Amino acid sequence: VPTIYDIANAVGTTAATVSNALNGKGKVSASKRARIIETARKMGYRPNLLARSLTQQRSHTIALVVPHIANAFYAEFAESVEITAQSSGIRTVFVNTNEDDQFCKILLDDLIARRVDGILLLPGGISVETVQSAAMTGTPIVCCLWEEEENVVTPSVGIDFIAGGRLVAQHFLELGHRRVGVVLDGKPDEKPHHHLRFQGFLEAISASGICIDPAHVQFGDSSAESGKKAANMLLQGAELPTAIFATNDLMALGALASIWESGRSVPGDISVAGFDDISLTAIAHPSLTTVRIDQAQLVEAALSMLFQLIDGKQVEIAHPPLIVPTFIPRASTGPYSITSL
Amino acid sequence: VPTIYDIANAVGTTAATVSNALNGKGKVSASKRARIIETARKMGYRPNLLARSLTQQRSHTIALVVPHIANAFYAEFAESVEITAQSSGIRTVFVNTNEDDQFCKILLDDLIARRVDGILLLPGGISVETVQSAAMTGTPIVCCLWEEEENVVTPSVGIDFIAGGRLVAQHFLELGHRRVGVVLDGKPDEKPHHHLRFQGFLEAISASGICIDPAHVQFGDSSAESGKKAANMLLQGAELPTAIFATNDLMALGALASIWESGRSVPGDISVAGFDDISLTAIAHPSLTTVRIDQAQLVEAALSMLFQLIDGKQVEIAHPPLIVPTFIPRASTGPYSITSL
DNA sequence: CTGAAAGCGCTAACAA
DNA sequence: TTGTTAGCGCTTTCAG
Repeated sequence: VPTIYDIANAVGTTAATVSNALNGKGKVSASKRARIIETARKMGYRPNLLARSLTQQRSHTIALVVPHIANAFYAEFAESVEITAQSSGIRTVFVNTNEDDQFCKILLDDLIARRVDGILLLPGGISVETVQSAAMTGTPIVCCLWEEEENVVTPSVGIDFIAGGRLVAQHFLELGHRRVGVVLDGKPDEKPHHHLRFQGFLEAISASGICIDPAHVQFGDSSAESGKKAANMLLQGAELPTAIFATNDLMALGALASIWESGRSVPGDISVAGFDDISLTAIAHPSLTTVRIDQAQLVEAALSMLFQLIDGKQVEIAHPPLIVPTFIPRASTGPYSITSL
Repeated sequence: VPTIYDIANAVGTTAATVSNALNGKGKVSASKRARIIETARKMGYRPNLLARSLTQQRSHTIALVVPHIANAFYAEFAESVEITAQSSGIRTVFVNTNEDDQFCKILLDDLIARRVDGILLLPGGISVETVQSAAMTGTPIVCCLWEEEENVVTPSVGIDFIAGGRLVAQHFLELGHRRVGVVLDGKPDEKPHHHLRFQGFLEAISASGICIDPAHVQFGDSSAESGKKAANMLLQGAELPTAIFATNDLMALGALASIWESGRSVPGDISVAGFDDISLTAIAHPSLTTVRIDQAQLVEAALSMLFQLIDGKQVEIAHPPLIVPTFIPRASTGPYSITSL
């Protein structure tokens, strides 16, 4: 692989001039520049970004860390980040933690060692210590969509999950449902991952004097499959819920499948609502009522925050901006009907 | 950010020794090593991988290039690559081309400029020239799952798509279907992206003397949404197909939704089969008959080929290994019944 | 306008 | 065992 020195030799000049010519910096006579560019092309020259980044102390690359790229929500988020960053001339690399805190630590260390300019960190099995130790290196980190308030160790941006949960509850209540079930990302006896969505939902439901049967809260891991399993559990009992809130769309899709397979209908027998508004809702039958997270707006906010940090500006940590989600009523929810089992 | 020089100063030694101590190379007295490691920790030392990669001429990183990370198939593939590579001590970064050849070219140049050790390239809107110009730099590139035979410019590994398509056709024929439809990734009047799957299917169907009504071939772009639209078209005509082959699972899921919405049932009225066996088939109702691509095996083969190239070994280009897909009959296909519309 | 020189942080011989 | 030296490929002053 030829270097600028090789080009310099070929043209009969020096590396500095080649560098200037190739980057359009400094003053290089038009004729010399032309010759340099031409021979660079002819020799198949490829700049070495490692070297450039080393001197410039800037890699023009950010990393997006997600727990599970196979989850449609994160994948869509990733595409959105890629596109937005690209338009600012920044490259994006995606890495996947598999929800493994150990691995995430290694990954973050690695990204920092590679001197990415900044990191966008989505939650999922990452401990606060891991984030903290990464943040201490001075590499700009923005946490996005964290649902645990301990996230305040770095600048962050999120959405108002509580409001989102509340919107679903209000919708259910307006439709006359009184026996509601939840498919929740989390584990029994632990703080659920989606605890804010749940909290908002629960508060609004409770406020109207309704209790949720503990058996009507089943747990999943945000995957469609887990949602289906959880919904299966929900359909076991004697008194079935007449409306189910799944804390993300993927689980809601699983719940739909489960309900259809049990021979019941949606929303005739049971209403279902999700959260996120991923594009896969396109294949839901019936179309899925959900809470929409405005990805574009979110990504925009997160990246502009990250870029600010990269530019050395301070960003307020204490009160992260919260984007307000919007409720999207569709066909999977309907009024409580007496025929519901 | 401290460097090994800072550590060397603090400990009262030299950079080389610090490097040796930190990397467990060379001979460093136990006591000195301990002191070095300790102060490195205390000073919050982070190695600079840019510098290391620059000297070593090796970044220990490979890149996976996919057209559309939001497509579940690619996302699952990506996770699989990440895990497999990780177990060999190799970092993986994902990048997304958005099926844009121009952008892909930029991306490949960038990865090469960053001196990734190798590139795994999945097809999708990438021109042969782009691949070729990237391959000429000498950066090891393995193409995986290309369905266009012009791909022979680099070593590659794929699956036997033709056999896969044939399996679906045979299944349909055994079930007695004679009016079959296809939801195909591609555009009218162009060679379809999934043309091998289609070819295998078509050959087997034709061999039994059956013709496919041109109106019974509709096009999509591999997304669930497009599958739904295409299926909608298929349901317009007077004579409906009694079985539909969607050339990937996502489109098959879309087709399912479309059929249910039209008030018909699967497989009672219409059978549906997909291709890939992505995990989202878990939410299909009924469970989706499909052709399984053994991701683990495929990724294994692709990576071992890539690693070989990285180690400087030659790899045969002419006859890429073809992994044989397996047919997975499930509940979305059933015998032709007279009641079918 | 052009070139010489220094340096980014680290590693890899080779001497001491 | 330790230190010296010389790069890796590129950018960036700063003289000429």
